[in-house]
Amino acid sequence: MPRNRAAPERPALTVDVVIFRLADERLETLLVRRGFPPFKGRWAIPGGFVHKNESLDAAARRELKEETGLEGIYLEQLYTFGDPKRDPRGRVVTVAYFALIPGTAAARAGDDAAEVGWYPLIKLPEIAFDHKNILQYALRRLRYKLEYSAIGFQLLPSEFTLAELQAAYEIILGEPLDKRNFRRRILEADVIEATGDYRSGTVGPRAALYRYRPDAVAEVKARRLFP
Amino acid sequence: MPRNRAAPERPALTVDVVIFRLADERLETLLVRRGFPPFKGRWAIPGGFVHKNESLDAAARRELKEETGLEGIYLEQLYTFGDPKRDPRGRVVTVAYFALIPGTAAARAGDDAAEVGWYPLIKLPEIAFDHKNILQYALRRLRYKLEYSAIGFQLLPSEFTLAELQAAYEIILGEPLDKRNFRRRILEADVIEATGDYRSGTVGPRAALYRYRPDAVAEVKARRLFP
DNA sequence: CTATAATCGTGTCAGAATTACACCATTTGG
DNA sequence: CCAAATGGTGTAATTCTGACACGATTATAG
Repeated sequence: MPRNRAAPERPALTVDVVIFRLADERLETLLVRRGFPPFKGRWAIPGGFVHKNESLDAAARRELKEETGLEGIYLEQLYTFGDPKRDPRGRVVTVAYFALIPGTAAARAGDDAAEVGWYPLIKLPEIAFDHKNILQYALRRLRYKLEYSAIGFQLLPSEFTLAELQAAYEIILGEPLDKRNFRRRILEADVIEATGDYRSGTVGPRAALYRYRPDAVAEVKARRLFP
Repeated sequence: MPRNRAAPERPALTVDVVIFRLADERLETLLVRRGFPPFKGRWAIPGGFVHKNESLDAAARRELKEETGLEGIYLEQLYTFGDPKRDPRGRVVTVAYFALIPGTAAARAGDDAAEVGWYPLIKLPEIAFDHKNILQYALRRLRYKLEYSAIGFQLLPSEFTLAELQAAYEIILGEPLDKRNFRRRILEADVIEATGDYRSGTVGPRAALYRYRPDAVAEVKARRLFP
């Protein structure tokens, strides 16, 4: 808290929300095409100014809803980027968040005229500002958290099969996992429970459906899921 | 990045730096006594406004130097607190950092008239603003990082004995560690190396001195030191 | 000078956790 | 009804973790 009496700089303050989803066997993120300079035509992480009397979390949640129409989504603060030169128009400090949206939630492509699109992280278009840094940072954090907490479920619909869950982990981590070991660990971690229903795949036996047990989060945080 | 054209709110932006040290077998933090309302007389985390053309990291480093006279200190961004009501005078968003200063560095008590003091985290005085939250958050992060990375060395002088290192870990984690297991793990992690010198303690055999291998940090981050 | 008390440094073993690995049963579609 | 894809299951070898004790060294007090 300031003790000096110098006039404070009052930078513009934005939140940027890195929104992840799983689609087409890839991890994708939502980007917005800029219609004005600077970086006209390049793609940016969706975000906007923090309003008066609005907390940072609330601003991020509002942005997320504006872009996707979704509420009740997993959202966490990532990092704050404040390099004086990161926006050529002047000082803009941004608090970056990342959000995970369940695969099924057909996030609509934004409710305003702006051009928006989902891009796989492995094949990003030309990115504006320092947003490539932010995306990389978000991906690192996602992978990291995936190993230690139950965050992976947030990218799946409320009911899913173990094969789907494993596929989600493999996509995000970028490496194959052993089926039997995966199942053992996930089940021993006690973070999911069978719904009792089954899903008929295209071919082969029916797969048991599971759901996430939200009350289990706290317990898991301490112990690595995938060492 | 903002797409809407609404006038941005421009909150005051500060950095607050939670500064930790080890002293008297305790983990201590540097606090500043407030001389003016609000929270006059209560203790706050040292911090101040971010200057024009100054990055957030640079601002934190500057604050750290102003308070302690120290440079080249371990410093990392912690979290950004932006609740609209966190400062009764108006909107102040603060980017919190935490710093670890080596035990020997006799941080001077600040270079201006303000009253500053080191307080053990287990016995804090009356705290201003939401700074108690920030301190708790910083402690949680410190403990967490201690288990996964080689951060603990930052609280010791450049050369130290294994007993001193173990004591540091025990103080921060708040629990005793087994001597032989501790030594095995630390040495196998390959993050420290013997200097070849020895220190004569008050009594007993001479203890080998070790130094931290800064190039080892990257390797360690992946693997838990103390599971 | 000697006795005492504190500290340094070291190894093993049991139990737990992790990894690697293969096959049969079921279901759908041709 | 046959083929092809997928679901589900167990074990053995290895590695990791945690518990545990004592002899050698040095400073200090008497």
